[in-house]
Amino acid sequence: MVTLKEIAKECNVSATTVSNILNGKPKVSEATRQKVLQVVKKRGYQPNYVAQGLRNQRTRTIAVIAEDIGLFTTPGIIESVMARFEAEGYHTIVWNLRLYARWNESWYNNEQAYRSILNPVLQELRSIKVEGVLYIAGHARLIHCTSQDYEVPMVMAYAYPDLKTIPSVTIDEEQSAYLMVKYLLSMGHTRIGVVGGRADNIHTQRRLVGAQRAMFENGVPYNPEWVQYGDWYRKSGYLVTEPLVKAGVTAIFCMADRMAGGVYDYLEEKGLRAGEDISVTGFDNQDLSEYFRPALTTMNLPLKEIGEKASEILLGRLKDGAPEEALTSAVSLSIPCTLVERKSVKRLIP
Amino acid sequence: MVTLKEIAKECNVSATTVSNILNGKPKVSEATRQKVLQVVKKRGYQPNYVAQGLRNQRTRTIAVIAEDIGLFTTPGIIESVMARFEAEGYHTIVWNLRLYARWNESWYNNEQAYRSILNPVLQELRSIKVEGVLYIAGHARLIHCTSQDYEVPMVMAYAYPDLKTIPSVTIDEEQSAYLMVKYLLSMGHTRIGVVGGRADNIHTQRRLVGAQRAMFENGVPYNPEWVQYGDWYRKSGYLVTEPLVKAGVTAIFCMADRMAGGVYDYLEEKGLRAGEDISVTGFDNQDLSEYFRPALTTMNLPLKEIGEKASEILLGRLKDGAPEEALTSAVSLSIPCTLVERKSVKRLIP
DNA sequence: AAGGTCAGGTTTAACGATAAACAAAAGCTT
DNA sequence: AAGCTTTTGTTTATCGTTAAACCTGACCTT
Repeated sequence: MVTLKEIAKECNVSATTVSNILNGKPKVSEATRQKVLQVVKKRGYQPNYVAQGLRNQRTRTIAVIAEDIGLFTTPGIIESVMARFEAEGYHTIVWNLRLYARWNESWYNNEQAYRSILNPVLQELRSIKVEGVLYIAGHARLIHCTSQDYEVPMVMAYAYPDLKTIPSVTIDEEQSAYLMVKYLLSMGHTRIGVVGGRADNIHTQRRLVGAQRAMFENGVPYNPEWVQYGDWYRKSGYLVTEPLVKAGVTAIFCMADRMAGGVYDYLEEKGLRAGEDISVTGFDNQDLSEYFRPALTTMNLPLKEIGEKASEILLGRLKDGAPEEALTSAVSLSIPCTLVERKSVKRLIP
Repeated sequence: MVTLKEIAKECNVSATTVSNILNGKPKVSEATRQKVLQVVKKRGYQPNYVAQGLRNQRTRTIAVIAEDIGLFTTPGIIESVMARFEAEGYHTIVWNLRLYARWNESWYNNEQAYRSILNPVLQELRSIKVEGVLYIAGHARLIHCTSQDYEVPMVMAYAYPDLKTIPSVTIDEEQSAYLMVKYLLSMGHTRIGVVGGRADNIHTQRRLVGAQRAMFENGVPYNPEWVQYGDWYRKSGYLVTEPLVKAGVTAIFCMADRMAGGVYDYLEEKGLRAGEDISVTGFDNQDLSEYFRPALTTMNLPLKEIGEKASEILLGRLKDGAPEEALTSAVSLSIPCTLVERKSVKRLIP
């Protein structure tokens, strides 16, 4: 591999001069510049970023830590993060914790097990000398990670870290659920069932608050018996639909598209028509929701926007201004989802 | 950030000694070792990989170039590649070409446009000093990329590069289609329609060969009128179903799950029942295929295996043996897909 | 006792690029 | 023409780590 020194030798100038030319420094005659650039081109010289990184103490590399790259939310966020950082001249290292694939539950709410996965990664990243870290969580939960854990700016996407120490960008759960229930009300539904995730889950709780607010604002009574809890997977939607149907709801708001799939399963089994006898809505706008019959009305997750906002915040902290303040104050953003209206909700009023 | 030198100073030994201890070199007394390790731990020393990389001329980093990380095939492959290389102590840099998001068609079959995207990336990677490159294509097509383009071992996944120069791992298109049609035949279908991608596409062509072989072997006539071409998207499946139904096929083999979605759309519109009046099969086993009603029988892409095999080959070339031979001979593997039987094919014979 | 071996280190130079300090010659001023 | 500035460079030191060469004293051998 050709080095600066070799180029310099071939041109009969010093390495510094070649370096100056390539970095656009002044104090070089046009003649020398031309000659050097020509040789650089001829020899196909490429600067060695490893050496540059060592000398300049800048790697222009950030790390994306993904809890699980296989989750449907992750690639969308990664994509927009990478696009943003590439545009700014940064490289991206992706680290996949494979959290969900690995243990599924044992690390969940088990701080110690979780740290035993995360800490070695943070150590590695310290060694790699990345300049910033963008953490992409899979599900929302409190992550007890402080900026002191890491000597470098960190931002979290799709997670609820300890709010006082790390900036984060998430969806506005409450507002999103509010919008969805408001939509159902506008279609004339007043007996609205809810299929949430686990009862102790932050997503579930916040969305429930939003749903209640919509009902309250519209003078529709909130009935706790119309709320059922699943585990985000299809099967749980199936298992939980019966009591809702028996209670006589006219619409079911599911907090995940997959669970809506389970609701459809139950309805089909009982000879009921989704979107006709019982209206159903989902949450996530996964690709598969378009293939439901009837196509599922759902909330679209602003994954691209989350990635962009999180990148923006991280980029802001990467500029070498006020690192003290930057590391002690945390911005937290939440972005509302948008309703994707399809065919699974019947209009009851004109 | 604490350096080797500082540790050495605190221990009253030379930096070399600390380095030797950390790298398990002999010639160190146990007493010194203990003391140094203790200080290393106390100060939380982490080696600087950038400096190590420069000194050792090894970065232990590979690059994954993804044509588009948003394609459903990509994350699965990336995931297994990263797992494999992490286990071997390598870091992974992911590069997203955003090919499909960017131009959609203009680069396709346009070598020059394509190179204008790829070349700068290869240049960057040269500068980063990655030790190997794993290229993940989105669709299969000939990629005129030779190993001379890059001074480092390269392997392609899910693509058909110029076979003589770069090793690749893909799916066995022909065998997969063969298996699917054989399955349809075993269910008693003899009038089998095919919905392919574009006629000039390699996927389409190879799968068609496999389908024909299955029919031929079973003495079922192959009827060119029963073959229609789409563009892999749902809508095209919808548009292309009518002639097949009119020609009286009893089953339709779609070369993509999404196009099968379009076939379902057409059948529903005409009051025909998929899996009952007309059997339908897909290809890809995307998540959404499980949510079809009836659930879609399809071929599962061995994404994990592709990633693993490709990693294996790349890893083999990374070992410093016979680089000459390694760079001139190319291994190409193809892995058959597996049938995922669901509910969309009716059994016509007992 | 002279020479050799070995454990347990230290010193030096190098990886490739670049910032900082320094230098030589040309041009300008008065 | 002496002194100053400007242009156009060069030399040196450095980033953090490690291979290679070198060093020192203890112990062994004959």
